[in-house]
Amino acid sequence: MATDSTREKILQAAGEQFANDGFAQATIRAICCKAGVNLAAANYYFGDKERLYIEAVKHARRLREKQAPLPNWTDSTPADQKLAQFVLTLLRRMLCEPGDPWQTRLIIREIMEPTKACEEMVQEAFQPLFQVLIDILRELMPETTPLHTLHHWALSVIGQCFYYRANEKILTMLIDGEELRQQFTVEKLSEHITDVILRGLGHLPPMRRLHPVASSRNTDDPV
Amino acid sequence: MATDSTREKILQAAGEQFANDGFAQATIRAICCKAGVNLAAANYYFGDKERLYIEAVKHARRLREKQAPLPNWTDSTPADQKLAQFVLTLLRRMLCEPGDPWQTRLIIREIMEPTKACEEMVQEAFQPLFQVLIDILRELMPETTPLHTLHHWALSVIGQCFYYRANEKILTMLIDGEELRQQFTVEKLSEHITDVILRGLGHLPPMRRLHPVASSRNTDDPV
DNA sequence: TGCCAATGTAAACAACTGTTTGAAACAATT
DNA sequence: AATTGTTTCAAACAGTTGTTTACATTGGCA
Repeated sequence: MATDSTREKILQAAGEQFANDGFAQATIRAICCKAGVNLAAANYYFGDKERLYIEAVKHARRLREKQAPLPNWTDSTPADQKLAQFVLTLLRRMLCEPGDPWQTRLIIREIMEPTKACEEMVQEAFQPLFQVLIDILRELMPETTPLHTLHHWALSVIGQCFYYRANEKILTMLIDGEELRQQFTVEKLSEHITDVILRGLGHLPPMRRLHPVASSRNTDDPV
Repeated sequence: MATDSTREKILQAAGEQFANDGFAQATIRAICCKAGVNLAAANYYFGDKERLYIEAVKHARRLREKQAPLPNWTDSTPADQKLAQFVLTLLRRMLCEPGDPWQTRLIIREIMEPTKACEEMVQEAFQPLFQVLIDILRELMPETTPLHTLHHWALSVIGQCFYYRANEKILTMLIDGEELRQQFTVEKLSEHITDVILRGLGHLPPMRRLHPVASSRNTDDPV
């Protein structure tokens, strides 16, 4: 349809604007101006600002999943390889490679400050993704591992991935710009995060030979 | 002074309101109403909305540091114990125990969407805290460890702590409420995070006996 | 061509916002 | 008691916002 053109233009502009300014501070005027359409067009196509926002979030999430999809694994794919690729994919989505940076920024905004758009996002995307991660970890841990321990480790994975994007601006204030560019690429970060988890689970040799044990913590049953 | 009373009331109300609604959506009218003072009082004491916001953020951060301080360590305190207490303190501050939940919510908002208030926060609080963590990790890792590797591990620590508060509402949608209450306490979370890091660094035995090595990743120099 | 529904436009509306104002109330000092 | 500086208050101001309206334009179809 010819209508798709302006609808799409609004959706794109709204995504960028909402991502940059948030729901409240992004104005329909600015969105329509950026989209190059009339002020009333947004309300004409989407009813009101809230529904426009919800559609923009959905749009961003679908783009993200399409642009950084999970690989197709076979039954024989080793679990540690699946973990590595899962982390890499998660980081790609977070850091928007490939893709426009506004997409993840909008999604993260919605994570931090959930609105009506959040519920759909969790059920359609996060819930299944979380389950995939749990299944991978189950392969890497003893069969008797309780569910909440799997959850703890899953959140350790996601937490580390999430952090680099969420605190982007803080990082640039804590760490030298040149180091950030060279050592905080998607590939290096995903390798580090995978290492932390696999080492912790005993699937890789520890970073250093086991300490002459200055350990003051009790080392009984880890679970 | 008698004036401190209304000033304090505004600061408290502003903190809660900004934490809940964000800078743009929180109105001076709502703040003054909650504080039980006249509308013009906020501008009288703080000049304008932005300066009020900055003061509220400062106020929240100072409260947080006072309510959940780092312990005093001696030269003989083992590094792994310092790490455990560091993580516990960070989580306490994140999850606002003890304290009003709005304090951290306001700080996290500022982290995610930095304004003028952020720079002061990073320099006064985050930068020194980050350095403490780096120093602890340096004790736990080989002397030759490059700086960027220390940074990676430091962010692994902070990232895991950060996640539980930042994605609070998402977690309640992914994990059963009863499990959250029982297994995601500050104590259990800090123990888990400390374990992940110490195991990864080889300061604790791995969770399971070293796998019959289905590992498909190359395991050469970790750094 | 002539009609009609769909789409685009400019202007106006009503509500809400941060901020200012000028006078009143208060407290302390002279 | 008079004066001074500070604090409180209700009202108004000026600007912005989401939304609506009434009117133009378009484009396909009989």
